[in-house]
Formats: sequence, C-alpha cells, structure tokens
Amino acid sequence: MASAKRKPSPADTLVLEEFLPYRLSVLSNRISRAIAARYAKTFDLTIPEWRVIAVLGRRPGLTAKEVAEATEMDKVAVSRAVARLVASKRVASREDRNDARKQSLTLTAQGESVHARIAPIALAAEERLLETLSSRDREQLDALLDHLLEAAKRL
Amino acid sequence: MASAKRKPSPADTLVLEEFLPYRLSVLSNRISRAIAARYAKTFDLTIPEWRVIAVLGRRPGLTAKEVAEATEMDKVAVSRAVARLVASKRVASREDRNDARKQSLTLTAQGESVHARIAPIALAAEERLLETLSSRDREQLDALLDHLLEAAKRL
DNA sequence: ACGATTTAGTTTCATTTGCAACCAATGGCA
DNA sequence: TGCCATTGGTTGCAAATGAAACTAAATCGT
Repeated sequence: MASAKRKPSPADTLVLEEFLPYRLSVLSNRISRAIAARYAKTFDLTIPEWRVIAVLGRRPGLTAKEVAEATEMDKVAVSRAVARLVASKRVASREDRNDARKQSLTLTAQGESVHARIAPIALAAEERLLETLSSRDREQLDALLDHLLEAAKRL
Repeated sequence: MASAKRKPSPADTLVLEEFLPYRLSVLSNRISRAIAARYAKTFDLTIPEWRVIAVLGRRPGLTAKEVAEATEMDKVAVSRAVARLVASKRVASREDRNDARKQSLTLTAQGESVHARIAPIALAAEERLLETLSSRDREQLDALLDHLLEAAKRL
C-alpha cells in the first residue's frame, strides 16, 4: 500500500501527495461528491440544504443562527439554504414569540420525508467507507479526527 | 475529550456531528483556510495556483494534464490557474516539440521564489497540527488516510 | 425613556467553481 | 490518404460562495 512504499522526504520538502491538508481536501471532496451525487439530482438538494435538514431532523426548532453554529456553515449560507427549503416547503419557519428577529425552524412532513430517505443513503455510504476498518481502527480514526478538529481551531 | 464522552447513537440515526464526511469537510476547510490565509494576500495566490506551484516545484516540465492528475484538480481549474501563473510570470510554458497540443510547464525564477517561501509556511502549519500527536498516532493517521482515500475512490 | 450597541437575518455584488460545449492537434485505421 | 475518434486545453455560462453593507428588532446604559 502507498504509505508503506512511500519513502519519507526531507522535512523541509513539501510533497503535495504527502501533505496533510491536501490529502484531507482530496478525501473530503471525493466523499462529499460521491454522496451528494446520490441525492442531489433525485431530491434537488444542495449540500448546505442537506445539512440544514440533517440538523433540523434531529433538533427541530433551532433558529438560523443555531443551525449555523451546529453545522459550521456561515449565516449567509444558512439563510440561503433555508430560503430554498422554505420555498420548496421542506422547512417551516415561524417567528419566535418573544423575539421577532428569530425564527424557529422545523421540518415539514415533506422535509421529514426527505430526511428519512436520505439518511440511510448517507449512512450506507459512510459504512461502505468504514467497513474495511477494524473497530479498533474506527476508534483511532474517531479520536484522531477529534484531535485534529480541535487542533485546527487553534491555527 | 469529545469522542470519549459521545455516546454512540443508533446505527440508523444520522447525527451530523458524528458523520464522517461532515467532519472531514469541516476539518479540511478549517485547515485550508487557515493556511491559505497566511499566503493568499501576501503572495496574491489562490489555493489552486499554490497547488500547481507545489507540484511543479518538485516535478518540473509536467503538462497541464499531468498537473491535473497529480493534484486531482480538474483540467479547467488547472487551465485557469496556469493562465494566471503565466500572466504573473511565475510559470513558463513552452510547447512540446512533438505534440503541439501539449505544453511543458516549469517554474520561473519568480515561481521558484514563491515556492521556496511558501513551502516552509505550509509545512510549519502542518507541523503545528501534528505536533501534539505521538509518532505512533501520526503513522496511524497516515495509514488511515491512505486507506480512506483508496476506499473513497470506490464510492 | 432614549439613543448607542449588539444581534438575527437578508441582500448585494464580486469571485470562484463546475459543466458542457468547443477548438485544434494527433492517432488510428480502412 | 482521408476520415473519424481521441486527447490536450480553453472558453462561456450558470450556479455556488464569501465579504461587506444593510434592515429590523432587542438590549444596554444612563
């Protein structure tokens, strides 16, 4: 396998194929695109919209701000995704009783249906990626990702 | 730490924060943005341009096609990045002697200089991310990434 | 109670990107 | 040789993204 064959290069030489940020970017793109390909056309749904649906599916009633925090999308992206989702009647937004600036967002029945149909597709894709890893490896991966996510905040 | 605290959710529930593609996307974005922030303005360089420079720095004379393969960028992105780099005199392109469609790309002295100044910045950022990992962890990470990159091809 | 600040969310505009169609040169082969 | 398919690369257009300015509502300090 590649990593075994690769001979380490001098510490001051940047080899793109070995460069962590680059490899993560390629990996993330490959996966996201592969998964999105399975639902984008069928459901006419963008990745940001899917993320909004995913988070509202489990945590109904969030405001746009909270969705932005939960998904790490910026508020403009959320605003646009929500606008499309409301237009397509997949999300309902009602004004907060005590703060007219906020609106609480929930999935409509249609939104729920989309959620219910895509979640298994997404989970199956994830499982296909992970199925060849031992459960030990999975734990390692999980821990490493947590670690890196945290470390990356501090960059 | 987070992964230790997280209680596993039912296998059929998609929890965005635990979803591998999502976590990779967040991680990759955080890192890329942090690093790009350090050179983008100073050098007036986009990420695709930087990738082209990085690969030409180590493998001069590639064609645009080969750069696209080496960087996993699509050929349009390469074409545009190269066009900008040629305009800014960081890359020289000369026509292939036996195939007029191809052009062999190399860094100019200016391009080399950019490469020489950015590589250490990029490597230092990578090192900051990895410095808290044991060398065992680093190997694990390397192996897991290889594995996932391979598995993701098959999606 | 009232102006200054902050907060939630939207709009605008300039860039970036991604896809498909395209052009030009080459290779294959009848 | 002459035509078709393929390959390397560019262009054009439509959609996605990001930064900054903006609106409207709520809060704070006096």
